[in-house]
Amino acid sequence: MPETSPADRRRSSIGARRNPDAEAAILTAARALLAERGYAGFSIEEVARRAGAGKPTIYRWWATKADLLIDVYAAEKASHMALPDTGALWSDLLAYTRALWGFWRDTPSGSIFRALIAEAQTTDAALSALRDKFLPDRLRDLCHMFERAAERGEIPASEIDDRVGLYIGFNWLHLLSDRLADDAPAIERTARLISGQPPGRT
Amino acid sequence: MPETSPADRRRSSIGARRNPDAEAAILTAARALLAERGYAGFSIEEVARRAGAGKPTIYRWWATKADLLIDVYAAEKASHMALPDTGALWSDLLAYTRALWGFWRDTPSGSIFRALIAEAQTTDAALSALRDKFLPDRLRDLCHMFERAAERGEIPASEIDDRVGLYIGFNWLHLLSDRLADDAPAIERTARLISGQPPGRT
Amino acid sequence: MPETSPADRRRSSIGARRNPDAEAAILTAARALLAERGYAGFSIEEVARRAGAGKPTIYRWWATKADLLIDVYAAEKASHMALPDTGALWSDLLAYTRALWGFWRDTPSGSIFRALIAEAQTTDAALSALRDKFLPDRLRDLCHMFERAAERGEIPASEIDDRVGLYIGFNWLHLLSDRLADDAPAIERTARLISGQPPGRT
Amino acid sequence: MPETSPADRRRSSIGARRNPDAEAAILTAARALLAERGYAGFSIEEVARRAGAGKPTIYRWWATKADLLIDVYAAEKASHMALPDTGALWSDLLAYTRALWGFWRDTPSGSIFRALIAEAQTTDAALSALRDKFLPDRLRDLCHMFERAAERGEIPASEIDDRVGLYIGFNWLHLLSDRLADDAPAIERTARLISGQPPGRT
DNA sequence: TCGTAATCGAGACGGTACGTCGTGTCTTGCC
DNA sequence: GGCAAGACACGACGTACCGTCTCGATTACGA
Repeated sequence: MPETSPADRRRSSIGARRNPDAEAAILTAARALLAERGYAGFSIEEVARRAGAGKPTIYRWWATKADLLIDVYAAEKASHMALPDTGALWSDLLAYTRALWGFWRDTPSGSIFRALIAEAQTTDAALSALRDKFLPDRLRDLCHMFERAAERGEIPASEIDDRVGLYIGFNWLHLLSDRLADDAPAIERTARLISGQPPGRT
Repeated sequence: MPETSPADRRRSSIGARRNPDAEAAILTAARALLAERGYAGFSIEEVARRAGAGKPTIYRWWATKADLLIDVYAAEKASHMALPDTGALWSDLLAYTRALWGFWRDTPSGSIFRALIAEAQTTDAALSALRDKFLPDRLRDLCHMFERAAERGEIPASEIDDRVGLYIGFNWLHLLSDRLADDAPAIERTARLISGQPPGRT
Repeated sequence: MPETSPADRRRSSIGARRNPDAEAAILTAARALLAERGYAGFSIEEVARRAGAGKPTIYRWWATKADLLIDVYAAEKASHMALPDTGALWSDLLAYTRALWGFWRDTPSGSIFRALIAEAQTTDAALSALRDKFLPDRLRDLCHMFERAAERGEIPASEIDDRVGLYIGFNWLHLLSDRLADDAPAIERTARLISGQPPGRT
Repeated sequence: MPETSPADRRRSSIGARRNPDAEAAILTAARALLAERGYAGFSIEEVARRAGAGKPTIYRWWATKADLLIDVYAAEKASHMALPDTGALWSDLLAYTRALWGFWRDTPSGSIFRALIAEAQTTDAALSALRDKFLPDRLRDLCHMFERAAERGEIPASEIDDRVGLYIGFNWLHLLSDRLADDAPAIERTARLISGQPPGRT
C-alpha cells in the first residue's frame, strides 16, 4: 500500500494560469532570504530552492531580479507603513522618517531596498524599473504629505517636488551608507530644513 | 642587438616589491572597463585580462573590489573637480552641481561611483569603506563651501552638516536613479532650497 | 449563417474519442521537425507547438518518444520502399541498398531512424520497441529477398538469418556514422560478400 | 587551532597546467556513472558532482560529451581487449567477438559505446568525432587481423576493408539492439560468413 | 433530452541539465 | 618575494524540455 508521504505536498499547476500559491511561496522565500543573508546571498537559485519552485516559474513572472524585489518590497511596505498626518510638515517628516528608518532597520525591507538599488546599477532593466516604476510610486506617496503642507501655507506649492526629492535623497543616503541609527536630533534638524520650519518652534 | 619582439611586452617582477607599472596598468584597465561596460561588466577577471595582469596580483594589492573602485575613483576625481567660490552658497551649489553631474555623465566617474555604492550593498568591507573612508572625505570637501557661507552669514554654522547631507543625498539620488540630465531650473531650485536662498534674488 | 472566422481554425475535441486530425497533425509536425532539425532539435514540446496540439494529447497517445518515432517512420517507409526482385540476390542487394541509402539521405527517414536508435540507448521502453517490434519487422521484410535466393540455390537456407543480420548491420553502421554517400563500388563489393557472389560475374 | 578537517581533501590547482588528478577523477566518475545509470543518467553535471570537480574543468578539457566518452572508452578498451591470433581468421573472429561481447556486457564499456553512438546522433561534433576519430581507430585495430588472414591467403586483400566493415556493423547491430547474449552457434556462423570459411571445417 | 465522460488546446507547475561566467585560491616558473 | 599565467572547486546565471497537472470548451453517447 503506497502510503502518502507526509512530506509529499508538492505544489502543482492549477491549469493554464498563474498559481497564487506559487507566487506567495516565492515572495515569502525571497523576503526570508534577504532578511537572512542580504543582497549578497540573494539569488534566484536559492529563492527557487526555498520556495520549492522551479527557476522557470520565477523567470516566467518576474523578468528581472528587480521586478521580484519590487514586488517583495511593495508587499512589505503596504503592510507596515502609513503616512502620518500631524498637522505640520516638519512633525510629519519627523514621524515618518523615524518610522521609515525603523522599518528599514527592523524588517527585511532595508535589505530589500538596498538590493533593489544595487541591482539597478547592474542591469538596465532594473534601472528602468527603479526610475520609471518604483520611484514615481514613492514620489506620489510622499507628495500628499507635502501637498497638505502647501495647502496649509507652510511651503510654496512650486517647491513640492524639489522638497520631496531632497527628502528621498536624504533617506537613501542614510540607507545606502548604513547610517540608520535613530539619531533624533539630526533627524529633527533635517526635517526642519526640508519643511522650511525655523528651529525652536513646536 | 636586442631584437624587439613585437608581442614581447610581458611585464615582469621588479623584485620583492610592488611594481608601479602593474598598478598603473590595473587602474587604467579598471577605469576603461567601467567606462565601456559599467558595473555590470566590471569583473576582476576582465580587469586582469585587459591589464595583462595575473588575478593574484590584483587580489594582493586590493583586498576587495571596493578598494579597487575607491582607488580608481580617487585618481579620477582629483584630476577633475575643483570647488567653486562664487561668493554665494547657492551659486556655488549651482556651479558645483552642474560640474559634478557633467563629470559623472561625461567621464567614467559616474559609473565608478555607482559601482562603488552598489558594491557596498553586497560586501561589508565595501560598506565600511564607503561609510568610514569615502563619505567623510566627500563631506569634508563640501564642508568648506558651506563653512564659507556660514562665515558670510548665509546659513547658521549649526546647520552645515545637515545641509551638506541633504546636498549629497540629492546628488546620490539623481546618480543612482539615472537622472543626471542638466535640468538647470530644477538644479537651481534645489540649490536655493539647500542654501536657504529665497527665490528670485541673484 | 455560420461565419467563417479567418483565424478560427482551432482544432477541438470531437467527443470522447481520438481525433484523427490531431493525430495527423502531430505525425506531420514530428516528421517535419526531424527533417529540419534532426534528433537534436526533436522535442515533444516543439512537436506540440508546431502541431498546435497540447502536450497531454501527445503523451496520451504515444507513451514514449520512441513510440511516436516508430509511427512516423512506419508511415514514411510504407509509402516509399519496395523490395526489388531482379533474379539474383547480389543485384537485389545492390538495388535495395542504393534505394535505401537514397531514401535515408533524401527524406526525413534517415533522421527518423537515427533518432529511433539513439532514443533506444536512452529509454528502456524504446529499446524494447526497437528490439521486439521494429527489428523483427525489418528482418521479416528482408528475409523474403534472401529466401528467394535460397530457393534459387544461391545461398544455403540455414544462413538466411545470419546474412540478413550482416546486411542490416552494414546499413546501420553507415547510417549511424553518417556515411551514406552513394559509393557504388563499395556497395557492390559488400553486396557480393553478403550474397556470396564471387566477384566478376554478372 | 583550526584543525584540518579529515574530509578536507579539496583538489586544487597545481599551477597553470592540467591537473592529472582532476582528469583521473573525472574519467573515473564518468565510467562509474555510465556503469550505474547508463546513457540516460549520464550528465556532465553529475560527473562533476561525483568527481568533486567544477563543470568548467570538464568543459575545459573535453569540448563535447563525446570527447569525454571516447577517452573513457579508450582507457577501458586498452586495459581489457587484446586482438587474438589463432592462425585462422574465423577462429580469431569467434574469439574476439565473444571477448568483445563479454567486455560490453560485463563492464561499463557497452554502455559507454552505446552512449557514444547515441550522442553522435544528437550533436554534430560528436558525429564527427565518431566518424573521423573513433571509427578509424577501431578499423585500424581490426585490419591487422584481416591482413594476417589475407597474407595467409584466406581472403583477398582487396576485400579487407569491406569485411571489416561487415564485422563492425554486425557488432554494432547487436550492441544497439541489446542482443549481446553469448549465442555461440550464431556467432560462429557469422564468423564463418565474414571470414569466408565454409562451414564444417575446423 | 440531457447529463456524463472523454477529448481537445493551452499553458503553468516542480524539476534537471545545459553551457558560460565570475569568484577567490593555488601553484609554477621566470625575474 | 613579486610577477604573469592559468588551472582549480564552486556556484549562480538564464534557457530548454521533461512529464504531470488543471482548466474551460467541445462534442458523442447512454440513461
